[in-house]
Amino acid sequence: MKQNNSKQGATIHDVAEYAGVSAMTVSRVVNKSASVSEKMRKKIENAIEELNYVPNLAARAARTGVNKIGIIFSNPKSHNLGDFLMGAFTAGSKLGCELLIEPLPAHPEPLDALKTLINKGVSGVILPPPICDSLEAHQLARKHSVTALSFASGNPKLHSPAVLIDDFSGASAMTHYLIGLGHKKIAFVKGDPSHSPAISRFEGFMVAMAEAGLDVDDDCIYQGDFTYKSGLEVAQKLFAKDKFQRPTAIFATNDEMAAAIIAVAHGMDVKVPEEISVAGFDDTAIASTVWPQLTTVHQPLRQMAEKAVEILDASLRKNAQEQKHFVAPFKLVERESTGHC
Amino acid sequence: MKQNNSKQGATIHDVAEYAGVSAMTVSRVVNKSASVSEKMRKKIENAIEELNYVPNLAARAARTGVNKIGIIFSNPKSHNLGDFLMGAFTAGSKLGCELLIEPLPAHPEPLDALKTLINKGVSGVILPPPICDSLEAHQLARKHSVTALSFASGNPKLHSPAVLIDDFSGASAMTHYLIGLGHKKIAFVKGDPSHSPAISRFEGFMVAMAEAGLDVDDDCIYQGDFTYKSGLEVAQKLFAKDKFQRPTAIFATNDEMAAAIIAVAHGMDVKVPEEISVAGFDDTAIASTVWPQLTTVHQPLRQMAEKAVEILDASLRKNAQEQKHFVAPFKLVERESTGHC
DNA sequence: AATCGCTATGGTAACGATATCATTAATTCA
DNA sequence: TGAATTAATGATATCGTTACCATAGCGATT
Repeated sequence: MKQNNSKQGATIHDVAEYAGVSAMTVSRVVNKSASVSEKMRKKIENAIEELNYVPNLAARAARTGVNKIGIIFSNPKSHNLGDFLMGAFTAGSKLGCELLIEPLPAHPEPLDALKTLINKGVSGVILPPPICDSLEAHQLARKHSVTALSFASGNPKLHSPAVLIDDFSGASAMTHYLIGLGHKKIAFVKGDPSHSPAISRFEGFMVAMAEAGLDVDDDCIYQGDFTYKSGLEVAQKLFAKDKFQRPTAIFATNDEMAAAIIAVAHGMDVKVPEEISVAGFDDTAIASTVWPQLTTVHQPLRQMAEKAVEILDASLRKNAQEQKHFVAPFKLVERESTGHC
Repeated sequence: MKQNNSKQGATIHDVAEYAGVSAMTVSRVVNKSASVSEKMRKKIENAIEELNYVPNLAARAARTGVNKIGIIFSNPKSHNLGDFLMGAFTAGSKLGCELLIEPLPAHPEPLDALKTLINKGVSGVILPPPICDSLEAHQLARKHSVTALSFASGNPKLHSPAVLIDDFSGASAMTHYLIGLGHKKIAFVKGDPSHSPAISRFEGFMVAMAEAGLDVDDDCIYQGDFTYKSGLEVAQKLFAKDKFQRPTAIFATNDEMAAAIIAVAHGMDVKVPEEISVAGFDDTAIASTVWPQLTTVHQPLRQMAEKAVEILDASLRKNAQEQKHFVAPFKLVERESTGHC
């Protein structure tokens, strides 16, 4: 089977000829844009298959114009930006839409990033936390007829599209996993309270503990803010405690804080996971960088970004019947930072 | 000044009319593709400016076909993939070329990644270390008339395009910086010897030390392999030494190893930077994640990736006179992990 | 039976750019 | 001087799609 080289393969006309119809009808089948009889559709779909036809996106774009989709991202130094961009651009080039990227920190006001994108003429935007939870952002978008998609929000708006994981269940699964390893006294490091997923993750933890009939002491709940440094501070407090009073496991709301905890443990000669198990959340690059590598909840950022672009593109082409909410499956990734009690 | 909305702004015909010439002449000016008189050129450039004309890439692509550029990247978990992709895609969408990404680890044989890309019909590829130093890779590319660009290689081929920083000078600058802080006994952590930049960085260090008339003890040179874990092992050996025998600064060939050293120091209650200064190289996300944040040599990955795509695109459009080697400026970034002796 | 309103299809033009060939003017060569 | 070459420009066709309008067929309504 030959790959399609830079030389274009079959065109819509080839398909039309092969199926004995006009190019327009093929176009209608490809774009599901108008009524085509069942018989024709089958014949054409067969021809497409047979000739291995792939629409030429450049030509389509020349005729219909390109969908511009804006992406706001909060942290250019983020450890998972790579994954996210891979997904977004994969979908973008598959669908032939233009992606505009706007870093949040480049703007004095968070909403300015959105305004910039709107001025550049986007017809859809992807909003990550925390801006995805801002009512003003959604209002602003709507005012300019820009479709806003909440990405990885903890409480997505029902009326607008969203791509996310079930943070609650992810945290709950991790908690049950730790309990399954025999841990009873489990500490939790909360994340930045302005990030909605942080809240859901905390709730997942609390509910899972309750389900298992385990108490959660107040002094086992630490407040972090998602940064490595805050993880460092939590760890120092934690390990200052007497060895026998310490929790045997700690679950942090993200990987950076978990990594910091491991770093401190390492230095204080507290063995991970022998003396304390450490779990994170997100499965960013740092989770497999540190040693021992982090047990964490994998968020399939690549697929999520792909899906987000697909949903926006579809809704902009007003195949409006498309599913608007997509909940990606999380996955518990067991590495070396957790073990039996 | 109105931004160009999704509605296309001026077209080549508008420019032509405004300048009183034919569209073809405008096209020639835009593409520098054939001789145009100086007078015309000025008039047209003025019109372009005036009407704020931007070529419609989709339309161009429809006529001329798209340049496919392949990107091989070695580590999908890399902390700087995000920056790299941002740059590559920025340039890609500016120039209207299609980017195909191929992760190296997905293939049993390193060359398979290249073969896959060639089969997909790319006309240019970006090769990072270590594959950029493989003669076979370059031969394979050439055999299929694919232009191969060495990205961030330590010793780029003269006859083929390359984008890189001056690793030698970067390491040398950092070494001088440490010396300037009063350090005399400086340790060095080498990187994976199969990565050519690692070699250049080591040489930069050695030469700078020699220039300053400082000795480098054999036991101050450690062998790492770019991983966090190898940094951990080096640090353990290092800090096992008596406090007064220890070096007062350590310079690691990349940020991950430097971050590991800080982590160990933190745990062993060795204050960074008071008792030991730690420096890294690359300025990846991890450098500003850890605490104290790493002093490091910034490699402008985003611009480098942009430039790489631009060079390939230009050479594929056979404006072959273009500059083929681009040495990006590094920058010494002073953060909190280094201080006076 | 004439009219209407669908559905299913095709014909044609156009999207905005460039390849190619044709044309004119300017220059060089024998 | 006349022919040949080169440089500068324009006219036209075309890339692969889709928008738009036209048309044919057919059942339902009056």
